[in-house]
Amino acid sequence: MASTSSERPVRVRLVEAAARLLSREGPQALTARRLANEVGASTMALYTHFGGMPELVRAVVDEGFARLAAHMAAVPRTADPVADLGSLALAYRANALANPHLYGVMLGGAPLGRYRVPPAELIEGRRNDSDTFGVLVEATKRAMADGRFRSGDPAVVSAQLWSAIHGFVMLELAGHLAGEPDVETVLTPLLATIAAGLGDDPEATARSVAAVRSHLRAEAGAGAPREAGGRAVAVDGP
Amino acid sequence: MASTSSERPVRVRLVEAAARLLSREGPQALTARRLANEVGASTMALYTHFGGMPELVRAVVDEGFARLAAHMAAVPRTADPVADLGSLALAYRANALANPHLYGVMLGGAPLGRYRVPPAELIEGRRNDSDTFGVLVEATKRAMADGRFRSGDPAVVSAQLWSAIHGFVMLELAGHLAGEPDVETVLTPLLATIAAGLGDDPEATARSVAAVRSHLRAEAGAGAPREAGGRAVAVDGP
DNA sequence: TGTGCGATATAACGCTGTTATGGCAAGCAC
DNA sequence: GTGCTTGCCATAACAGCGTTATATCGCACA
Repeated sequence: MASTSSERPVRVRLVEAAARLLSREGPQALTARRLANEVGASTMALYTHFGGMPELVRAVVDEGFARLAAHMAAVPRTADPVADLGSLALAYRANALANPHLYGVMLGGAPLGRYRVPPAELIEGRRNDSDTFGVLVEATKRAMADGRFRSGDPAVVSAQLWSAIHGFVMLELAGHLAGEPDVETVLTPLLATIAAGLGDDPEATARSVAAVRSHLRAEAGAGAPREAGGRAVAVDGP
Repeated sequence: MASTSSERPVRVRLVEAAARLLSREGPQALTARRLANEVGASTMALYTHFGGMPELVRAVVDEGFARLAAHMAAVPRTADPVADLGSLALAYRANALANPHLYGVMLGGAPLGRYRVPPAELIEGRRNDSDTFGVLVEATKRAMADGRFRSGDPAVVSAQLWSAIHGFVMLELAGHLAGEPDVETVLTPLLATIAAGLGDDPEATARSVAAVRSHLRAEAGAGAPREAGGRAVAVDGP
């Protein structure tokens, strides 16, 4: 009661507690009674402020999309659009690894409790803010304008890139790549393969991928990757 | 009791009912009481035969992997290994679309109820039978032996291909590609891009992709895709 | 003809999301 | 200041969930 008391409104404290529980203990910890205890209130608070568990999950997912978009928008744009695409892929992965449960609900189509976010709302949430997908499209456009990629529909090419990145991250999260290799043996070669297939000069691709790899190693060396560069998507609170 | 009575043992009837419920009504329909009603028994049957809900889910997942492997092993091997890889991708997708909930549990890392299959068991299940991933590796080896793909570690290249296919399917299932294009505008171009990036001659790639597309259209024209060619992964019963 | 043992039905426990009820405190009309 | 309305919250309840303890049934075997 008093331990968690602060001036922040109950509504945002509920969302924060939900994100924290989801991040630290997984979906099964996200119960109405647990949530109420966490913010020092009764379960009724959940229903007066949100209407029910589904709406609270929706709020957490929206928060997750906003943070993912912010994290990807924070990736610097260099003179090398192909390297930028690689950096975006790594940012995408870092977010997923920082909060796998939320990622599963946002982009993996996973239900949370007995509630599953409808696809239409997922897409709408994804298009808000600076739009995760839009950043990919923009970098793809630059790669085409620079003559790195063959001309084509940037949205279609971005969808291909997104499929590849997303698939790698999902397999990695599900553990299907364990024992077998990791980012440097699957993801970056995959990006190189796709870049080459899209028309990029092999030597230019090699330079871009090397740049991405050096960024990755620099971040990994600087500390825990999920902490470096801005908190990722986890809503862990201070 | 009499309506579902047959000589089949209760154990397999429980697994079948679970797969049917999961396929037709989704995860929230998969409850112990519902399952018991479905086979005309009490909930105790579940515990005497399986020990609990998690073990039953495990049995359904094993069944799903077996059917997926059988479905992919049924893809014919032609003289064109790149086209074969495309056909495998389409078979993979057809299975996922035929039973999206089961696919999410098997390969999407989605929890079922309050139970989530441990990654280690997923991988073990995947390696059984003819091993879904092994079929991919085998086709990749042939593509390398035929000079279509540059030489390299087939397992690593297969992991890249799997990531791409899996990512497309997950995004498609989650609805993130809706409005935007479909198999023919994202998946087959993605496979063509990767083949080209792996060293395949562009014209050879075009021929292989055209062959895959014609197969796809032939199947789509022959009837519902999920019915053509052997029941897919759904355990729908007669 | 017992006899033992596995499978099952019944009922309960603690948990879940949800809601009906009642009280409490703040804001506003007069 | 008094009375009323309105919104927020605590309490307690309800149906449903997975699970389990107990008792009963039925069948194989000595």
